[in-house]
Amino acid sequence: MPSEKDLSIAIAYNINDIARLYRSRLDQEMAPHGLTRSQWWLLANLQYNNGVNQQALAEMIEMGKSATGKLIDQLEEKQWVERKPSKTDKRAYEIHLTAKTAPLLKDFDKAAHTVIENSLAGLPVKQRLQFKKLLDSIKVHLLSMGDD
Amino acid sequence: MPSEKDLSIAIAYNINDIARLYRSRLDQEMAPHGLTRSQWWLLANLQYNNGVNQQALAEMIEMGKSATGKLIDQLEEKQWVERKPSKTDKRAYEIHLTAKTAPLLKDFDKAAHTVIENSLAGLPVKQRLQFKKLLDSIKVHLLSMGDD
DNA sequence: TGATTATAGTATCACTGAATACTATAATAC
DNA sequence: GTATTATAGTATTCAGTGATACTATAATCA
Repeated sequence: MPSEKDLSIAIAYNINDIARLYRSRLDQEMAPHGLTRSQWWLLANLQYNNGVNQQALAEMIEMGKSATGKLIDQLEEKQWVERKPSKTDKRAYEIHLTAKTAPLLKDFDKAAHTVIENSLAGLPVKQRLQFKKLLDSIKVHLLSMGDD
Repeated sequence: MPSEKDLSIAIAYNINDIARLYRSRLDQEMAPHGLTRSQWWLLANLQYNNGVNQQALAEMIEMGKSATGKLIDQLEEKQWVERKPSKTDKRAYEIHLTAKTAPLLKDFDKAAHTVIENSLAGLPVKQRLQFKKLLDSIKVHLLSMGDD
């Protein structure tokens, strides 16, 4: 970490570090399941959007189509997801979680909650709401600066 | 983005998004210079620690030694950095920025400042300090949860 | 309807970065 | 001082990802 010149720069460095540490802690928690980060990230996102097609899933997890397709190949091989042909579009597949995946996702949710809750360590709800509002605003500003 | 169950989870997602957006906006700003993200990140870090060896640099930018070595190969080819044999350790090189790199780093600093400042959009200093304190605390908690 | 353009997914290629093993040098222990 | 262990950097191999081109199907438009 560079010696920080400036308050706002320090804030951005911190946000970057925190995001990295969240990922790294979740990696550690999920390691026993033998999942890579991309794999658990796909499953965690699919959890809230079960049945979407590969394209939509690729956008959610911010990966290219072909990388997403290969990720799904791997997950399907381990029977964590299933491709079902779309009934309305012969080109497309719906990606579904399998029953086998439920305990794994339960663990993921638990681990995520633990890591995040520990990181916020007793911060009162009122301040969490304030914090969330500030983060929302930062995100909106960043989104308005570009197209992706 | 999954539909968020929980305030703390939403906060973590937001932090992750913001970090990604910072990277992405800086990518856009630096694109005209023909630098990859790894390259500008190495240079930006080296700026504050000019002359460190490859090992130390690798830790700073959180990459493996060999990947860092290759990155330095590329940057040396373009004459943005220079390897100088260490006078005290025949195994090691000191990595130095070249004079040619100064304008590029000036641009980087300017771009980073612009992106970050826009994202904070007129947030008063008092609240910035509060915000920074909260981020520091989150980071400390996360660091205390593991070893990396 | 037929022709054109857009979209879902796959195949192929090149590049990045991690892991490992290796060489040379340094630091430590005896 | 010699033997052992640790460290700096490189070479090699491999998995993951993006870019591109391709096929099949869908949507749009004349």
